[in-house]
Amino acid sequence: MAAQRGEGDGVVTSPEAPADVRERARAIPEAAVARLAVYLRVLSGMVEQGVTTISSEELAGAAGVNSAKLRKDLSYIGSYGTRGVGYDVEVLVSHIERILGLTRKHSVAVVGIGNLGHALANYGGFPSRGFPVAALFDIDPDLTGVPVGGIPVNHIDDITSVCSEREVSIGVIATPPQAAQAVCDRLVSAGVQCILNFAPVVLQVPDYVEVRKVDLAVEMQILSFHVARRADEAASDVVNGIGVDGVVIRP
Amino acid sequence: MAAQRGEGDGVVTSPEAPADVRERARAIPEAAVARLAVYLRVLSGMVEQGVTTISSEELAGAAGVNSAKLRKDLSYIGSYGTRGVGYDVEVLVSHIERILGLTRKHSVAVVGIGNLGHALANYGGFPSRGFPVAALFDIDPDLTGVPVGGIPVNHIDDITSVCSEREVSIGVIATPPQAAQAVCDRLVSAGVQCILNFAPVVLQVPDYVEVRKVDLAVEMQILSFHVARRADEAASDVVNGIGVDGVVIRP
DNA sequence: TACCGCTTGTGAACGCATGCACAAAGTTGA
DNA sequence: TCAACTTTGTGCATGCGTTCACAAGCGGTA
Repeated sequence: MAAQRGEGDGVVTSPEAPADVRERARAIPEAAVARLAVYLRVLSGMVEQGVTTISSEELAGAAGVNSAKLRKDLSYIGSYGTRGVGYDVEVLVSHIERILGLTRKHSVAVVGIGNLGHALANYGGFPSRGFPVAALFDIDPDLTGVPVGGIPVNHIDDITSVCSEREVSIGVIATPPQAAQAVCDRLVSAGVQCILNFAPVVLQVPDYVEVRKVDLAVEMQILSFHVARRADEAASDVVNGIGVDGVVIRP
Repeated sequence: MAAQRGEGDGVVTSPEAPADVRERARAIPEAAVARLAVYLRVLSGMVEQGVTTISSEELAGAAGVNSAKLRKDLSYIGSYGTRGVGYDVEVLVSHIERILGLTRKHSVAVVGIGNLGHALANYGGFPSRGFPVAALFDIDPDLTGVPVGGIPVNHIDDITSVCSEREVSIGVIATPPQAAQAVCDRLVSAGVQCILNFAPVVLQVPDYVEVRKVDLAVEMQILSFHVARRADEAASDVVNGIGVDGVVIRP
């Protein structure tokens, strides 16, 4: 069993190193993959605005990163820029889409049709970006057959058959924490290899399954930490003779 | 203007280094802070189960991390373990809560009462963990006054007065992307210094504001990348004489 | 064609986070 | 009291990611 990949982890590089497609893909750091997705969104906006060419400086600004980092990220997927000019927006879009595997549709199953599950099922951002919601599951028999966001809810017991039949490649867990591990196990045995987990639980999965987690409580607590740190700073700054607005009180 | 802190970024260390509380707090890597929140949740579960003492090995297992990393993370907040025994669960809980600033309540305002906003307003996990939802905002006048999750929705134009009056310390943006930057600007001018952004936009904020982003599209695309990588691997493995299940076909 | 200015792509250095391995320290049992 | 065992806390090495800085390359211009 392997714990899921958390934030900031790098891609695990294999010991052997054959120079082929696999290595090209493996060589991209996880952090860079996340940023590529951001670049892609910015670039899509550019296309709509009719922009045909963009420099690393501009794109970096719009994506909120350093331009050197941007260029390095793009270099992981090959050299598609023109020196002295910049990048062709459409070319870049198609290359990033290819690398991120967006040339293929990835069917999504949402498990747990509570508040969050409802929101996810109705979320228009998924289908429009190549992630059609293909199935919904809940343990409540009263929900079975009820359409949510246009898709009828299935009972969780049918997860294996429905998932393999509809070729679900990504499972989204939006259940209460107690149920999450069991749901995860079922998804895995249904052949789902990628899981997005909203439940505040550390899922145990086999090595070959990729888990990403979105943990609202953790996010809030990180922000809370920064609030506290800021309060500490302000307090010690005042003690040290610096006012709360950064003005030195006793120089 | 500073771009928001993305995943995996470290804490920015200040040039000067006075040995006081501030440095203690600053010295904790961002990644460690995120893990502390996870440890805290696991420990809370332990408390409910009546566990009084836990070793780094056990806690690390439950949190899905390496035990050395766990001990290092805990060492950032001080040495509260007993060699040969482990950690006192309750002591650890209270110390982590103190470091994360959870001894104080942090009022939350949710802006954008669509599907996601509804889900967030009704999400029980917030209040129970010290993050009471103190205000809801939307631009739709028809929603104004309508209670969602027990709290009446305010019009977005009242954001400044309501936020300062109710001492909101964390703003949650759950609006469509087009509105996000404007909402963010209003939150900032209302004095909110921590923002959790669900809109798929890179927010521009002053340096002193802390932004965390939760981007479902990016998460999905990262998973998509792994699906694609896996497909590539399988393909090249078959070419290289390794079957899809890892069995060597032509040794 | 030759030059000039601009932008990419990348080698190299730096810094942070991770994981190992062990000394220090505390507990248990005789 | 002492020895054996357990577990923490941490110095150190390793590896990854970020950033700098600059050579290479391309388009425009005379």
